[in-house]
Amino acid sequence: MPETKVKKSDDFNEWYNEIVELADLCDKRYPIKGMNIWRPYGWKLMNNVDRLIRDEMMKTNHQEVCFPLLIPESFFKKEEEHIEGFGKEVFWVTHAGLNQLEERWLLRPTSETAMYPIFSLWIRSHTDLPLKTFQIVNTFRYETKQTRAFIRVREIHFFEAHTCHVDFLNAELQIKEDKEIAHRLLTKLCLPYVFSKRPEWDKFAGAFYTISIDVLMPSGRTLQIGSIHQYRDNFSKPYEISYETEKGDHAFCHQTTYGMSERLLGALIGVHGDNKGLIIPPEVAPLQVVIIPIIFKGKEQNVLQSCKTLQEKLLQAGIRSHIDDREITPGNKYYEWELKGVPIRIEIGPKDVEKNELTIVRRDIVKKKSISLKDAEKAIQTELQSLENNLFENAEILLRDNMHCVLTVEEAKEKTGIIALPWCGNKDCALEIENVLEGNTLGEPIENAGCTDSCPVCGLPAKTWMRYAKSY
RNA sequence: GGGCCCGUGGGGUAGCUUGGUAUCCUUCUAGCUUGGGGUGCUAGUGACUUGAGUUCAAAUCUCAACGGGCCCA
Repeated sequence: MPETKVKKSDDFNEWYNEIVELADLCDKRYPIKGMNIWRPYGWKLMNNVDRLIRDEMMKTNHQEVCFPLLIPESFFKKEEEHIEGFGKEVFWVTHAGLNQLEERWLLRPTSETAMYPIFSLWIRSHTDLPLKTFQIVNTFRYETKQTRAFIRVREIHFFEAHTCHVDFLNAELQIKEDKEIAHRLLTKLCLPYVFSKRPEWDKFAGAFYTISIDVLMPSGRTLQIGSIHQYRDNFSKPYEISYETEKGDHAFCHQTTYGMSERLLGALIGVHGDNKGLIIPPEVAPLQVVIIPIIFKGKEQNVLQSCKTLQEKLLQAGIRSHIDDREITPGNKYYEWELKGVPIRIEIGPKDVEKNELTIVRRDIVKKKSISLKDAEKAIQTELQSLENNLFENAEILLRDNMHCVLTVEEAKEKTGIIALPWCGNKDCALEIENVLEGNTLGEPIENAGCTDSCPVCGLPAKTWMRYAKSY
């Protein structure tokens, strides 16, 4: 059975590079580093992920907005840590038409500095709060390192939620809601994940604290697919986002943000794919079912009619399907749709028509099965569901088998994936372990973080666990 | 941030050492054939990343830019 040239288990990175282009997700030939073209199939997939995100935002009373791409330098400069964090990776607009601009503009690397001066105008009173907004836009970061489709890019397809609250506690409640959103979303994408609270020196520029959402890729590296930030009043002070309280005095807002990107696709591809191509979770699959007519000369009409009948039934059941009636041999079509990760393939040939049956093949397991045409949509629903369960279970095994809690550096060196070690809270000790393990700190667990053991570097009592991993 | 390798039709490649005619596979187009896992045949389209230099002559040698990949911090 033909497969990708590079095997997923042999060289994950090469396999990934091969698959993203072969499966028509993107075209990497655009001549600017880190700026790839979304091809129709990939863009549909991304849109389906965005749709899930939008649904979650609607359910939780966030309002969609869309701020301008360009930010005046003076807006950007108001929060110092933030500039320091992003300063080296912004694209600048210095000219317009034939003139040099009096004030430079920058392409948003993220939208805090575009939004917050305006939030300051929008928010006057405690009755304006909470303000819960989000947008899905492109952001720009001048990456100097190696770029990789969907994983490290310069033009980022970015979801960002920005919220403002009356106080710290209300902002904390937002973060609780954000975690629930992540859970629901990532379950639909069949992606098990871990939340980690980033160490002080590694949090988002300007944040009070940062929670990262990481997925483990089969290469053993983690991929950060989202982050949730508690800003406290770190931004509301420089941007003067204040409100009048019930008592009539003035207070600064407490803010949070929540960000995710096309890295979600990177995770989907990497975690679920195999040597035949992608396997896309049904919730976001551009096509959930592909119907392949098996055409013999003289018997086309019956077969095609049967395909159309089925498609009509699927449409009514809310299942996205497509009849592939191109004049090429069926085998070609099988390979192509397997590469593209369509969850279910239906074959309808003269034999099936005769028996009022159809042949069904699931993408994640190889077997062909006959089912009766009569209640096909129910059987297909069931198969979609078990494929989804199967994807999630496999991904969960991958994560579980590669998460380790150990007490000494020696034990840690033996392990791959995400490794937790006791931590005393001292930065130097964590950096020492980063060095030895050739990985990075992910952060501490956000639940059950207590640790009664001692720091493997300095020997002092540990305050918490610290997770380390090689990451993308 | 530092080091190394690479750039030839849409994709994958040969040619580069020793400068002169660009190879093969695949894809694509047209036609016939075939059709339940890449059908076969015939014909055809299509390439040396860009710029500068060396030279009678550059895919080939030199330098740079852009792009791609790998390794170390």
